[in-house]
Amino acid sequence: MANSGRDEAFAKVERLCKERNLRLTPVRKRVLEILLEAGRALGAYEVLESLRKDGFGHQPPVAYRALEFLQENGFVHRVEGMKGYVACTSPSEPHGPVLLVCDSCNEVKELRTPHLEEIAGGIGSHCSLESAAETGRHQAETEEFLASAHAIEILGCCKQCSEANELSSK
Amino acid sequence: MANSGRDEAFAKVERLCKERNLRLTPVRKRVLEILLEAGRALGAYEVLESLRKDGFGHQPPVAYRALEFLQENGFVHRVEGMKGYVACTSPSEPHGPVLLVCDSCNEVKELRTPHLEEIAGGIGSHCSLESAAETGRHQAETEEFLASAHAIEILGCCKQCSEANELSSK
DNA sequence: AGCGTTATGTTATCTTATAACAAAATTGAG
DNA sequence: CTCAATTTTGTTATAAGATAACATAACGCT
Repeated sequence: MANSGRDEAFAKVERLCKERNLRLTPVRKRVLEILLEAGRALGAYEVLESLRKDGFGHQPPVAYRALEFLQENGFVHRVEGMKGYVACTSPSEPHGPVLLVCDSCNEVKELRTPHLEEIAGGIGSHCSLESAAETGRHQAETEEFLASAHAIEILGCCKQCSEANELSSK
Repeated sequence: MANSGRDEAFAKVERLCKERNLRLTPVRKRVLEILLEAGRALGAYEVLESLRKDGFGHQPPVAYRALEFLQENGFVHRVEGMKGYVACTSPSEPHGPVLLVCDSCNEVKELRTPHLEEIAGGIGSHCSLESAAETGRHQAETEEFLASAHAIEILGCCKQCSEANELSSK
């Protein structure tokens, strides 16, 4: 397939917006397209620059507002470590992402729920953490924390870059 | 205890620096103290303001450089979601943190390794992820990613705030 | 058609972070 | 100890990211 699921993701967002009575306006739609087309994390000002070329407003709030809408609804994730924004590859419910960020090529890959559970165990939407007794002086206490969201970013090296590095250092 | 382990954490950092031949210079030392005293995440410019009062340079790079040093060595963590910096409560090796960030009082609590493993399963310093076969169209692929660091932030509500909210809404 | 609400456009400003270079302090070799 | 190399600090200037506030336009309902 030529576009790695872009069209599917886009169509799904359109469908979800209809279902939920969310207004996927032209700017919002275009911002999502821009991120899906890029296939990587973009800065807000990069998005803005594309918007400008398409004849939309070219002031920061235009981009930030659309990004905020898309984020709130789980269609886009913020990549904190890159100060960027990336389209969600499997939009459904609003959700905290688990992102694999490649140091070397900057590609961002989102892990989906099945992965999440496999890797992160109980970090779900709603976890109440209780620590086992610990040995340290100040550690014998119980953490109780009602989680509502999360941002998990794992930095490292993607397969392609690992292979490229092996070749070049051989 | 009056200071929640501040002094211990500070002493430990001093010891670790000696062991590793790291130069814990006056600015760096003071920045660590400032964060330990605050007991919460501070912005770089808040740190800078404190430095200024202590007679250190009052230009952003002074704070940013000290923070960078402390971060690189695992003594301070960045809280992405708050654009802030928090002292590590159990400094040892450089490590990616697992932070519980309270929406309501902004307190940040760091989970330590035993917790981490309990909660996050295999998210360690070096994990090679292999996905089980998945059902979705584009999912039947193997993720291979050599992780070198991570940033995990869990947003929610801490025990104190939960209790306070219950009381006030009763 | 008209009213209330939601979204967009625009100006201005704020906050966060870094580049670049000079001066001072520290380290290690001789 | 002294000097050169390195590292750290101080400073100026500016880049990059984000938001407040308000006017205008579009939408969606009755």
